[in-house]
Amino acid sequence: MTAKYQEIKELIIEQVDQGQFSAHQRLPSERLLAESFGTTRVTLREALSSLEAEGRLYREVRRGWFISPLPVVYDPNSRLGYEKVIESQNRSLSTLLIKAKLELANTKACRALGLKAFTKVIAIHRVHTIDNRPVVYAINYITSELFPGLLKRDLSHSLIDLYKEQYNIEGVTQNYSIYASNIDHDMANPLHTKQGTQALVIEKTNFSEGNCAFEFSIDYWRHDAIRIESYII
Amino acid sequence: MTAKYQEIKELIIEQVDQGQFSAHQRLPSERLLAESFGTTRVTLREALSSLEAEGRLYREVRRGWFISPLPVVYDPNSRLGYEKVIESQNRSLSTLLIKAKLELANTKACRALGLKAFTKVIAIHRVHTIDNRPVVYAINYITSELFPGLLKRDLSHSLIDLYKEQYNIEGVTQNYSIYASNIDHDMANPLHTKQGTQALVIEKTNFSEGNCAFEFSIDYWRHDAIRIESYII
DNA sequence: GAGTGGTCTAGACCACGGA
DNA sequence: CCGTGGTCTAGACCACTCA
Repeated sequence: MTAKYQEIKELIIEQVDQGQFSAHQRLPSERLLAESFGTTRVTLREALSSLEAEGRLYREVRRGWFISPLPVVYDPNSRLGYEKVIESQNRSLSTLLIKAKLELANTKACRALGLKAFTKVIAIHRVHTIDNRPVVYAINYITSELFPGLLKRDLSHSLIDLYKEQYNIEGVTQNYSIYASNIDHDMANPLHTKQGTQALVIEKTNFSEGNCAFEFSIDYWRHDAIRIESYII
Repeated sequence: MTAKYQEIKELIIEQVDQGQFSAHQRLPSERLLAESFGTTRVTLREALSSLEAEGRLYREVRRGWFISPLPVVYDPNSRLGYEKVIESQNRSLSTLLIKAKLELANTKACRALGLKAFTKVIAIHRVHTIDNRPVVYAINYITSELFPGLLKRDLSHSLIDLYKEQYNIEGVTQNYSIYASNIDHDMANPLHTKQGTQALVIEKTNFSEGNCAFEFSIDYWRHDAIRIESYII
């Protein structure tokens, strides 16, 4: 723990814990911080990156470093969509549609949905923003036959509600997979981050009654924004 | 994607995918790589760190950079211990006992186990090594009254088996929590890594029949070594 | 003891954000 | 337009690993 960047980390943590900074607040510029810690930007950034990896700080690309708020708690075993989960934790949510179109299912989607190669599926790309910070890049692959006209509907709200209310289809079981990965080029901009930022990925397959897979989703979360918790009964 | 370190990443990925390197194999030294890519160590390390964050490479502290093997797949909803899960995936496992003693339960353990403050619990720290690579630092907190003499037993094998065979106690339900964090000072050495390395943390509470919490565990996984998958029926 | 990775310095230029 | 973060250079010293 004698490394300089470790000492800087502790100093920053101390200041945050003392309440000098509050969630979502921007830190002083790198040059200022480096000077005040008596070091160079390279070493300062080593400390900041490490705090980012710990989920204590996050960065908005080219905008600066910010204090991470508490993560949203999510239970993959629950049948609730993010909308209800996030609202129940008194956080604000807005959803931005990136793109939605019919396309050839990729390997993963084919396998999850039990489709033959070259089958077309509805692909919806969206970004969810919590408390004014974009934190999830969500991709939904949906079997097209069951959902005629889906692409013409308002896709900026809960898809689960849409399936249920407009198509009378409700997920009754699901599989999921969780792993650590990172943000790729296409997702970086809408998440205000840069390629390579740590992400927690949640993949889910939704089955309707009759054990028919109708939706496969991949959600890329900024890793400090979510915590998985499940209470099995 | 014009950044130099991004190009280097792609070159390395290419070589790995072409089979130039196999799992657990060590890359050439940083100085050699930097020279062969026509750059400095700083930029080269930027590329390597990014590949580490993606789970494609891992490092052994002061020993070098290695190719990540496929992750172990783990289902937190299953009642199996790591031992059986890992063996079923044809990976070798060995367990090293770091320390085991009776100690005051910390806040987390108290809450999970429903204990009053200042209650003593059995705390067991172990490191699990998969295919000769240490990848999990596991801490188990166990209520002491139910397990007399536990500290004198062989703690280098499955605790679940021990509970069942020696104390006739079997977990029937559990809660769990999963989040991204990183490796702290004390865990760094036994994991052959350095403080700050990304980790995926799995916390679990085990309940016996009668809904009595008897074990709380926190497992710090090197993030590239595990993938959570669950199939709910 | 040679070579390694871990850390650090003191600069530099660029593209983008925000006023 | 100025200041920012993103990237990069060309060195350096140290503690450790391994032959």
